[in-house]
Amino acid sequence: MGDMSGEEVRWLTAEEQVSWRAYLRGNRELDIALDRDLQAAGISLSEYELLSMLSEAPRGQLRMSALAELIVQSRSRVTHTAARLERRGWVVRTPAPDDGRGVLLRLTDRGRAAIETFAVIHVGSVRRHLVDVLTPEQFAALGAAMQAVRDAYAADPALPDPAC
Amino acid sequence: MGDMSGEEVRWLTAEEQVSWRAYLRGNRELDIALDRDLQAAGISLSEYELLSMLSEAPRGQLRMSALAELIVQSRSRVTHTAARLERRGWVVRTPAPDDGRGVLLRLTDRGRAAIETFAVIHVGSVRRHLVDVLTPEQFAALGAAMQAVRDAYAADPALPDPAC
DNA sequence: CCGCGCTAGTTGACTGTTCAACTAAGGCCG
DNA sequence: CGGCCTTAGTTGAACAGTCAACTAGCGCGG
Repeated sequence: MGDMSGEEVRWLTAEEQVSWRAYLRGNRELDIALDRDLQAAGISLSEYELLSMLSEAPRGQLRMSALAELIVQSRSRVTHTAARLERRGWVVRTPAPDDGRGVLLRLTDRGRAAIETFAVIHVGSVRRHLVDVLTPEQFAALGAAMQAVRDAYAADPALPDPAC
Repeated sequence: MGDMSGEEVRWLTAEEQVSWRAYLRGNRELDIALDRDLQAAGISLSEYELLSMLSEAPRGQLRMSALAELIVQSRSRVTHTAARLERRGWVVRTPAPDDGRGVLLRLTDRGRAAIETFAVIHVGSVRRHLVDVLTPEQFAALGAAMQAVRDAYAADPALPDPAC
């Protein structure tokens, strides 16, 4: 005990390797599948996520920074994505009434209509590629595990905010 | 039964929503954390994955297309990534002996040395952000679920190969 | 009430990824 | 063995994402 050369590296065990690889690759494949399905309808997954958060928000509107935190993207990225969605007429920028620095992003009627179409496609995609290929118990376990990852991430002193 | 208007949309239940959101966000946060740790050492996660596959391959070498399939990236992306790694002197391209079209990517000695350093950082990162925040049972369940996703993806008629 | 630091958001340059077009070699079928 | 479809890999342009620098408004301490 008390290795003078510093900390030992704790490599993954064989079973851990298998789980880790499955996660890494499965993850990537799932992203590809979900994105492909939405892409065919004319929107990317990250654009969809942004619209989707707006559609659930009180008046179909959210502050840029709230949006960034919700979809785990940098503020800069949200600005660029919002600009793209604005060009498509799905979203409008308005100054925040209470804070002169703030910007509210609001879903337009066309945006609302668009996301309702996309949502149908997306939910089918999520079922086909994820929910329906697992047992309800497996899916719940997956959710619980990822929630634990989130909790640990949130507790991490190093950049809890992606817009660091 | 037999709805004339077509298929019903099977929306996610409340619990399914919770699991799905946890997956989506946790996933993103984990990617950010893992990438940040490697980035600080001077390499991106996807470059690391490429080198890592080479380091495990028989003579430290693999065909471009085999590599693409292993790390679930398009052939084009692997070409670009390999070019970047070649510029850094970590990898060399050689024509495949058996197939005039093929290219073997081989890890150089410097590449081998580099990845050994990165691997130590990466395994620590994976433990800190994922493995060690879960119980062994949770982690195994996560792996099993993602393997099921992979199996379903592989069985899917639509583009099993990302390089479609 | 002024200065200073902090937060909100944007910008533009740079880097990485995707996409479609292309070259070239394998392999099959007549 | 000659055409033709398929596979391997590359290329460059277009696009998305990151990063660091910047503007502007908030809010606190003196």
